[in-house]
Amino acid sequence: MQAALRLFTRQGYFNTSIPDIVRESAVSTGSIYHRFRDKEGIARSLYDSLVERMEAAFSDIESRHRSAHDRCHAVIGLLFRLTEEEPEVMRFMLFSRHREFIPELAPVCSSRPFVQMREMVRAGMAAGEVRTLEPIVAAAAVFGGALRLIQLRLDGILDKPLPDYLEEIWACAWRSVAE
Amino acid sequence: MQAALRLFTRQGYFNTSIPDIVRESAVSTGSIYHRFRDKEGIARSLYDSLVERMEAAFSDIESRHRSAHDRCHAVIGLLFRLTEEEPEVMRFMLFSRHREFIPELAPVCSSRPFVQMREMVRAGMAAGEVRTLEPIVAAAAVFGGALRLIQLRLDGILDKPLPDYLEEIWACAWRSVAE
DNA sequence: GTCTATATCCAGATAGAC
DNA sequence: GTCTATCTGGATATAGAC
Repeated sequence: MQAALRLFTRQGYFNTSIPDIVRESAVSTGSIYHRFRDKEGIARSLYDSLVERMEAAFSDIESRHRSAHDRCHAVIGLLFRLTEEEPEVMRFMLFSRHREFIPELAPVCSSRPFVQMREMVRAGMAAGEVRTLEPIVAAAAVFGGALRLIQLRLDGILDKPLPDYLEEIWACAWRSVAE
Repeated sequence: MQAALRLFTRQGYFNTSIPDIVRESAVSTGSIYHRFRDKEGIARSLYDSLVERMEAAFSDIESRHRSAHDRCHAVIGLLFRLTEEEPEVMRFMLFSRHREFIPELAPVCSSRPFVQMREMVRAGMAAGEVRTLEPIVAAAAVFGGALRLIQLRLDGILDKPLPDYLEEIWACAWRSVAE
């Protein structure tokens, strides 16, 4: 799976053949097909395990912070650090067109972790921390800039590591919705 | 090219075969290969023509508005309208992994239209309209939320047309960077 | 320039020994 | 469970008539 993640994010799912994965992982075709039903199954396993990991990380943040302000800040900080430490994970989660190779999947944006992010903002609105706005708009305003920076970083447009930009983008994000 | 755009954005480039395009366009294999060197050539033509179109539209906006405030607002309005009127165009431009099928391409984020968007913000900073920030961060703050909404809309998460959200997301975007 | 018919290749997937 | 050897389908791309 590690090898598959590397190849899928470096070259794309469709440019990666089973023989490629065999080479990169030093595991045989037969073993791969024994463990996973098919090529799509490898991608599905990866997706599921990474979504689960994100979910857990966000739940942890929810339990450690109470305010929307602190929670959203922590989420962005986490995403920024993760992008630096495990860019493949981030690339696969945020910027792969999963539905092109896992047809039965719902859009990523409706996966649990994204719902959790929107829910943090909505709770902040209910608590009077965040201005009254269409909730989805408020969430886009809070996280949109940070997600954009992540994409720019993964595309090689930013040369400094993301955490260097954290406080500046966070100040923008919060100003945009703060009461 | 129209047929290819439809298929590429509906099913993805790699899930679209030449026979698919033959069916959808009612043009023969031979003619397709006569006009385009290969399958990748179809995608390249599409990409080039759409980038050119965006460039022209943004240049027009630059000539019709002077302030960063008005220019950026107009850009987002245009992108929102375009997403409703020609979702395939938007999907192809913003959310295809072009580099997976056109290897020699630079990342979209460094294409002319994106540079124009960042330049509008930078100019606003020089003019004192926009707070002093890392320019790339300011651009991400201005456009990040809107781009996020476009993605949500294309993924079917938003049920109202984007222009309905324009003024609200714009207010957020501008608050985040306004002097 | 457009078409049909066809060649070639290599991917995904399987069989079956160990 | 892991491996090697192999099958099969279908995709890209070409040939060559009209």
